[in-house]
Amino acid sequence: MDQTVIVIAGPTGSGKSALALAFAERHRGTVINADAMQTYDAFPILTAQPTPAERSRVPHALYGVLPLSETLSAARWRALADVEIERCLAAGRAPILCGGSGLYLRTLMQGIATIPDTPTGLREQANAEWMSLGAEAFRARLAEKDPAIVARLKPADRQRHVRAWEVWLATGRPLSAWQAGDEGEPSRWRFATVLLVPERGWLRDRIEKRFDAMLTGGVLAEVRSVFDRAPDPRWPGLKAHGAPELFAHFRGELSLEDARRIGIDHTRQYAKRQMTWFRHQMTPDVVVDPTSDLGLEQTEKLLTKTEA
RNA sequence: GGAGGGGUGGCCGAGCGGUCAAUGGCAGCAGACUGUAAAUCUGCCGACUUCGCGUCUACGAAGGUUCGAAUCCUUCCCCCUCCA
Repeated sequence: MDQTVIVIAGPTGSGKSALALAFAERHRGTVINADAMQTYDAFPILTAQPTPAERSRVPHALYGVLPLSETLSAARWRALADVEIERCLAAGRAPILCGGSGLYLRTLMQGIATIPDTPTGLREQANAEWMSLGAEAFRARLAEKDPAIVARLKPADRQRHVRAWEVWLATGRPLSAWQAGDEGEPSRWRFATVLLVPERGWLRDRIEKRFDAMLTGGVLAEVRSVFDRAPDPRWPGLKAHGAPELFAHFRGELSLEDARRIGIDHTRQYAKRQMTWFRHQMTPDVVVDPTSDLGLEQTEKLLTKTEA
């Protein structure tokens, strides 16, 4: 039985979903989401999740399955993805991972240090302390417990300092100690990775057009309904590009044109960060330039090569 | 016509005689990345450059004061508010 998992990665708007869908149709596949924001349920349009029409063509998994109030993580996603891949293979379908969250993909393929879950509320507390103590004092306090991690972190990196402190509090063991020598469990599956690397100008144009299409396709109502529920601003799922800007617009702080402009800019900046990640942190089996072609042929060639 | 306020690097916006090529933010470029990752963070960001605390051009325009001005004075050109 073949257990190769196809992975389609690339920056937002590069055409991952289209490739995954086309490939899945031809190979009896299931598309499994590998994008953090797309696994939340609040913004199907804003996060460019596959449409109902697309989902009806081929099975899709892990899209919009998590309530906005929850917090996803690399390890948690890996567990979810493992289950889906398993289920997919058991059903005789080809698992096709599709997404742009590089850390998640790497965690699935190569593993991550095994660290116990931390109680909810700890992070919130640590964040509050970072604010009240100030970066300097917070960092000094962490240095007493975990000097190794402090030496690695940039002084202003709130998020990583908070995580390190949270782990120390929850486990009584330094994060650096948990990480040392533990790369985690490598995956039991074999992966065939396809990386979409589009030309900048082309991508920029697509991102802008996609945002405009969302605007006329109902995002305003979608985001507004979430806005009206006054969600906790700390929920990670609220960070979906466009949501903070549109929220600001609903509050009367930004014109719609400005919200659009800024949302597009942020999406483009994110695409750049993704490209940097993939370029330096991942070695794909095949690189596809989606500017000229969907990449279907190269992906199929890759699969036959992997199976041989 | 009269009274004020203002014109600063791609944009916004500090500076108000020297330590200013000029705080800061945005945008841009490059980069980092082991559990919030559509996150978080770092560097560069006038031109030239052997990339050096080097040279040049710069704070609406033109003059002037001064050892020295983005910062003071004069005139001019724009913009905004208010009174007519």
